[in-house]
Amino acid sequence: MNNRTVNLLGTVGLAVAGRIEAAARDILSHVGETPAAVVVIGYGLGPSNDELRRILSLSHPGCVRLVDRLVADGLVERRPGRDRRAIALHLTAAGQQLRERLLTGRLAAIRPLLQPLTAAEQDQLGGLLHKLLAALPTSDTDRCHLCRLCDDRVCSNCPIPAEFRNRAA
Amino acid sequence: MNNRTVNLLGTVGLAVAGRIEAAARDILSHVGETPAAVVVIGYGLGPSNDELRRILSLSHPGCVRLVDRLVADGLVERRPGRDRRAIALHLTAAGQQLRERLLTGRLAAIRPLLQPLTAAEQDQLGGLLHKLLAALPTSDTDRCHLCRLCDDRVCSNCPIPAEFRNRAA
DNA sequence: GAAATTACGTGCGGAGCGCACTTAATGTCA
DNA sequence: TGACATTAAGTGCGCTCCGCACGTAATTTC
Repeated sequence: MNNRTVNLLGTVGLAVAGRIEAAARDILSHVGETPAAVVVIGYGLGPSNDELRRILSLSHPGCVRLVDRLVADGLVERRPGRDRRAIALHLTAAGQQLRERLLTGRLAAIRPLLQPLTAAEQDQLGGLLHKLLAALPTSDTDRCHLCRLCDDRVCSNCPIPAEFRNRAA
Repeated sequence: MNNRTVNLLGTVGLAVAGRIEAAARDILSHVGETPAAVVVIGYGLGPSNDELRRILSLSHPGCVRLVDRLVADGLVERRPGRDRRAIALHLTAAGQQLRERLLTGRLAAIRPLLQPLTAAEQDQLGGLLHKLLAALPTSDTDRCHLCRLCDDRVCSNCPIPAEFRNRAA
């Protein structure tokens, strides 16, 4: 394997992640897994705290505090869950609006990176990335983790079919 | 532009950055810009605190504390700089060993992602990433920031020629 | 019906970082 | 030459995000 290609992928990955984080900070003024939580809760399946923390790969207390912040911001509400222990997390109207802005902001932050490529090259890159991703995760939770910031509406033929999100359809 | 490709790039970027961070955490038990600081200082040019903070895109106090941590760990030493205000940062022997492990660990963390692609496809991807990166940053500091974790020994024909690192040669 | 499990939440502390500020050295200019 | 601005390092303080240890309530198991 060519280490140079490995290194280039690392550099691009760092650039992409940096732009995603900067975009989220501008919109939400929270970082870490907070924007991902908004996106995941926004699928509308009413995840419990525990389901959410597994997708975000956080500790349980960390996830509770994250939800506390979102509730304090008026973006999320805790509703009764499937039994009297569990809760069901749902976005408020403000949360759904913010989710829209997060998703479009993320795409807008990444898009300029592709600008130097021709349309054909972009398609080529898309094909390679698709193949790369399709071979990746194993469990449903892993897949959800990987796609925790994805805009699934623009991702036709998603290489990472996740049951959690499929249930939303 | 195809939003699907944009989204795929975002997903891969997140996966790559996550693996890089996990690898650094395993090796250094520090996160944030700390591993990048080790790599940058390791070019051996004796950067000042201020030069380092610009490359890492940190506040000045944040950078001072970061260096404090590295000094406390015995990885970095503060030497007299170009005048009696400035300092010159250098790695200790332990710091250089750790830098080696960081660089190889980063490549090892990213490499498996390319495994599903054939050799030809990997070359193709490398070419596209090269073109993408070549069009990117403007200032020398921006370039250094982008390449702050790069292993420049494996990056022949680097698309981001940075004066700072070139001075090391 | 007692014990294990599941699920949410809290007390506490640590890592990493920024803002406002201080101190020391150097440059600038009347 | 001397006053003032600039550059550079460091400190006090507080913030955000997160994990560990723990407590509590509901549910399952046997």
